[in-house]
Amino acid sequence: MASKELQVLEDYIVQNKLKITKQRRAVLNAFLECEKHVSAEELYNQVTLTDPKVGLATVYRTLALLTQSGLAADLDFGDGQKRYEHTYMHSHHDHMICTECGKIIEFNHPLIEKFQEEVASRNGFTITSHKLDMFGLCSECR
Amino acid sequence: MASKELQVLEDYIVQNKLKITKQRRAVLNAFLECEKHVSAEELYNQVTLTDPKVGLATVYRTLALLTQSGLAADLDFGDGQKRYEHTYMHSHHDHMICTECGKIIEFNHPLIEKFQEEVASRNGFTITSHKLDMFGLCSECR
DNA sequence: GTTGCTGCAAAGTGTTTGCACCCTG
DNA sequence: CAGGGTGCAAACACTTTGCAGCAAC
Repeated sequence: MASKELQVLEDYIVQNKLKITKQRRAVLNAFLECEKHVSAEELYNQVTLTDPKVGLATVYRTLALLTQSGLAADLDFGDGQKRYEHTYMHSHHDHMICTECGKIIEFNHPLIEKFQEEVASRNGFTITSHKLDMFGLCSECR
Repeated sequence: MASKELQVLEDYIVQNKLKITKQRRAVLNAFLECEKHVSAEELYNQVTLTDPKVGLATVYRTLALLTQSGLAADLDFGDGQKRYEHTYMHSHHDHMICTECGKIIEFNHPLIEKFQEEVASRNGFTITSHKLDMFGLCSECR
């Protein structure tokens, strides 16, 4: 089955005169199967389950491609490695990160967004992206 | 002159049976003179202007000390290196980061904080810290 | 067949650590 | 004078890059 995401990636690839390869498909598929916030290493482990010969460098290179084509976005929760999340057909959200168990709760609050815009325009600032991370303890770790 | 910050650092050092050294004083002083969001490297360059023999490792180690004693906090603007900001006698604030010129505007919006608390408690989440970074263009770069 | 892609290993980047010597308390 | 602190260099963790062969168009 050709997912919508594969379509997006191939469109991007064709438009930029790049090439569609099975490694790129494999990384994309693994990414789509992965849970929300994967690191490059985790994705690499996932990919090599089905395609053992794919290299870590290719995973990094393909993640860059996914980011450029709008399918993924990189996050930094301050643990020393970038994490990637799905962005295609996913609306913006922020994160609560449990510092005990690592659980991540996603949320979105329209009023927070609204006040962000307000404070930005008051400073003549044009927002292109933002991120709000709240660190603490989830209900189970409290 | 013995700044309040020096007092805080020395208190922390004494309480933890550590030792006050001229390197630690030098790093603290350089940190206090620095603008808001310094990287370890920048601070190292600053320190070595007056104390050429201080090593980069000592700067890192002292920054850890400053963080533990509550004088500094580390930030991550996603540029691949940690930055440190003053926290002593500074209230919490968030950041607008101009992706063009690197300018950082600090702000605080009580209502944003309030809604953060609200959304957290609704999820049974206890916030210990949070950060909100907005990326975009400042008034001069627009 | 041209040009981009891959895997590998090597190089980079920012940060941490091991160690012998030094200095504070 | 004991035990932590320092500078140096090596080690680290994660990511990027150079290159020769390979595959897509």
